[in-house]
Amino acid sequence: MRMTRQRKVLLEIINQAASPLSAEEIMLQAHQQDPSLALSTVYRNLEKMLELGLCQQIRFQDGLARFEQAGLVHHHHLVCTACGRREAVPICPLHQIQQQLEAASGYKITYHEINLYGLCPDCLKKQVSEQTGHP
Amino acid sequence: MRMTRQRKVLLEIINQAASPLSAEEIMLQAHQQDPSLALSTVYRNLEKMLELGLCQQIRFQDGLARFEQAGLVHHHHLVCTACGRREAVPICPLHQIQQQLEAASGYKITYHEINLYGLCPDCLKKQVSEQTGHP
DNA sequence: ATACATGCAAATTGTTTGCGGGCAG
DNA sequence: CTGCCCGCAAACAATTTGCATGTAT
Repeated sequence: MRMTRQRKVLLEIINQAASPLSAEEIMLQAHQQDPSLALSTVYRNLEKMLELGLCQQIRFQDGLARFEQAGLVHHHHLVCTACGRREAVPICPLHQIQQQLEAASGYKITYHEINLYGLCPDCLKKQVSEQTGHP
Repeated sequence: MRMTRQRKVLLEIINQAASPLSAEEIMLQAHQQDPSLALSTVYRNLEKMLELGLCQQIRFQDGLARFEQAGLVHHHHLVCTACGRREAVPICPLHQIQQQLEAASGYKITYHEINLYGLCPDCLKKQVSEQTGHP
């Protein structure tokens, strides 16, 4: 892969990110370093980076494509349904039962994703204080 | 919810379906009974049915919104990456560890989804025979 | 009768593509 | 130099919305 200015910026953003980013979020961050970078460049490079295994694509319930660094420890995602905060969960309960699943279904399973949705600690606190009236 | 002709058709399609259907797939099926039914009607009613808890929305890696009957036994999905076949898996390894996850993350988890991807028995067979040359 | 649903067409949103010029190797 | 890459604009695809009309209650 040819190392263009734009690609360096994109790779850095993805590798620094604490959670998966959408194409638009990536472009906005990139604009701080290179305001002329086009959204189509973001998409084209994300596609290439997916092919090369440099990043991974995820979709939560909103259907937006989000991208994160590849090569991290196997993990899943926790999404706050109130504020949208997303974070990684390093726990996976599937490995232990994957063989059972394959045996039961006849499939050869190559990949899986687990998304958990709920309220993050902050939004949970807010919700409680709204109900009680004690902030 | 007012029981219109179109809604009866839509509900029946969703309740009969063996796997989650996209809006377009639902419309195509519906056209066999009511060729004038509009795609926007499908979307508007799916939205309403989601609010009322009459159906659930799912997204696999292609990002398309798919819909399935609500009120089924808790389950997850297995998707063949070759032919697109989708089926339900009645096994869930999360219930046992959900409390651990909540304790570790501080989230209140309200919902989760697990999608498994791989080759279905048929496509697995085809792939093997292609390699060996023995059909 | 009235409020809510529908069909149609147009608008939005996220993503992809075609093209002429630009830059990394 | 040369082929891949970029920015821009236009094309697409999925979904949403506005509006005039139709229909379940």
